Amino acid sequence: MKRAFYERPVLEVARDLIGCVVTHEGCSGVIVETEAYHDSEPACHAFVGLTPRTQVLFGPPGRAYVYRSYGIHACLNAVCEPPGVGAAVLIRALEPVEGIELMRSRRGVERLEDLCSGPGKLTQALGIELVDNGCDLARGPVVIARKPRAWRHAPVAASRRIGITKAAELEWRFCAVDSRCLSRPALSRA
DNA sequence: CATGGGATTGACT
DNA sequence: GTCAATCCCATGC
Repeated sequence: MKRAFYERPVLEVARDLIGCVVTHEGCSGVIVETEAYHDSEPACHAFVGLTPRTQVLFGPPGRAYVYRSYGIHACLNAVCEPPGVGAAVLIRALEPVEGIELMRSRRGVERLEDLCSGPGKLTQALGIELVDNGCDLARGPVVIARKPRAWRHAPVAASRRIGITKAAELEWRFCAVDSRCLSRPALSRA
């Protein structure tokens, strides 16, 4: 997808990414859950300003921001908004499409719904690591492409973001409501 | 240079 | 429901 897609308000991009396809080295899946982060709110890594870690977040849109979570997992984000604004969309869950056997062996589980139903799970299933930080999502190695027709009008619900303590009241999480591959149900109670 | 805190997951009570 | 694993990096001395 072109840079202009990402050079927009991060909430719009987060909603529009539902249904798009992530591919890495032969494994792919449809995005069914996202969260938006923006440097104006304290849950965003870019809230602290420009540092070596947040450099990619403040750079050109359409790049991957990959960070290590809890020392164990890698999490994949798409950088949004114009350069100078620190904003990104966290990819939280996929419905597996290609490379499913490789995903099973990487994950060590069988069920389709367990392969990519969480931000740490999907990076493990697709083999995405910290070396992919900063890569161009239009060129790879991690690529995000347009929605298949079947996903053009999939219903999307907004709810509160998961696993954060700051700015927890914002409903900046977006889910494909009919998907069975979400990290948690589409409607978290509030 | 030492410290502390996670945008998580899986195992266990 | 609780909890530990494990590492990057921001912060403070």
